[in-house]
Amino acid sequence: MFKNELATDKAEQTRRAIFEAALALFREKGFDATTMQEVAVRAGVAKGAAYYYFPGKEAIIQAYYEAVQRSHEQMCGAAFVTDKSLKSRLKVAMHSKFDLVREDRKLLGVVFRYTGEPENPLSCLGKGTAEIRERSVRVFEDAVAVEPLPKDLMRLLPLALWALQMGLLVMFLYDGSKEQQRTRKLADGALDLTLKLLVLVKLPILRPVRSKLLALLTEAELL
Amino acid sequence: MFKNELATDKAEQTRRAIFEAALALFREKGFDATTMQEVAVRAGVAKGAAYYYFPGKEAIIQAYYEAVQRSHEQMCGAAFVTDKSLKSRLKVAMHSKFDLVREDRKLLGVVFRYTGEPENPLSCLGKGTAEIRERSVRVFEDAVAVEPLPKDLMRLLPLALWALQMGLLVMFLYDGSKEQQRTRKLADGALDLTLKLLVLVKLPILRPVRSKLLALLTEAELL
DNA sequence: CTATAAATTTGAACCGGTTCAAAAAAAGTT
DNA sequence: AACTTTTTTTGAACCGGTTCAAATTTATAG
Repeated sequence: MFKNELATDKAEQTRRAIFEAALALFREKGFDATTMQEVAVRAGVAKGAAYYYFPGKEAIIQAYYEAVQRSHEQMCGAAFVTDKSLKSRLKVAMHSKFDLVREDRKLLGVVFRYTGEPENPLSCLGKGTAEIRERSVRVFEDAVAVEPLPKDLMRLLPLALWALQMGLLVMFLYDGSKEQQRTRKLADGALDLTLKLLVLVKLPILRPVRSKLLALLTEAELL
Repeated sequence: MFKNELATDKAEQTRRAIFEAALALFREKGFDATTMQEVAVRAGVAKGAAYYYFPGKEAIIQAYYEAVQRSHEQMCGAAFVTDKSLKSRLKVAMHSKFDLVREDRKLLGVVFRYTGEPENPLSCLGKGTAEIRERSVRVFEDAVAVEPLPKDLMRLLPLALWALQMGLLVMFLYDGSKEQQRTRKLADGALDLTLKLLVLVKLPILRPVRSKLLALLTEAELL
């Protein structure tokens, strides 16, 4: 993804200039309405230069999302040091991501553009994004780590929470309510419900359902 | 979406030629690798002609998906006449859609391309696709109609099943197992589990969870 | 059968993402 | 410093989706 290796100061500066120019323009006019020409001009480089640093226009969005993820990890990491309540940690994990992308709903949708195309390196579910996806899941692993749980649930829960977050992020993009209150409330409600289920799931009546579910997901290689 | 109105025989024939040429090429070489030029040539028309019938390249995929949906409705409609078992009806609804798109996994992914972009008329969650989405949900409404259920569940269940189908369709695209057995089994398992939950959900212990969930989704305007 | 209007078809031109060979700049070598 | 190699930058050219004004065909009216 990155041209991380062997980047001199100057090169890194150019990369930054292109990245920031692109981001600013994407925010102003939207992704599709922004041309690479404009990006280059604002960054003060030639049109082709951007392609030395990014494999394509969408790759800039990918880089943006990686930056968001990095911030998310830092925010959650910091919060988790002091906050030891499971519920509160989960809410921090969800809402801090919303906070980070709040102003960028126009951009963020592009992250999902190749969801249905497994071969595309930018597919948010594909091989090309495996690393960042693992990091996203890890945030929830860390969040849940305060709670003693059976091993199978320890594995299922973070993944389920990550999936919930992905779904809520899509809803966030569509949410026309003021400051996306609708999605925020749904997130809170979904987390409360999850915690309730976490208690219920220990009940004997639900024993077969639980083990069935786990077997199912394991067989489907989703776990 | 369609140029349904005022299509003469000949025009309809041209439209068909373009549609079929495009589909064949998409299947052979994939969506992105197929150029509109090639489509036009195979259809025996000028490049620009396609744009008289379809607003753009992706719109052809949209038309394809509408055809799939039409077939799906017919297949399910026919099956539901005789089949009155809820479980069996749900499996028909799921698997028949898989059957319909089995050979078209390369194309189908494009349907999801604008999932994250609410304004895009091709977004599979947006305004522009509301009608076809309603029809997709209606299939599950019909499937479930044999089961006497409280009104709130009658509303929730078909939507949940539609969402499940969307999720499974994405998985279907990624599924490298032979004939997508993995996804097929997960679908069966998920449906079995759903039916189990449908029984459990009447239990008093789950009363608060159930009403909480319904309230939540209603408030989020998802129901 | 004209004449007129509407629908269909064409192909050239536009636009913007992407490629690439060559130039320029920077780093490394002797 | 002079030369070589590598990194960075450039800009022209390519490619393919899309637009559109003009041409052609078809339908409708008189």
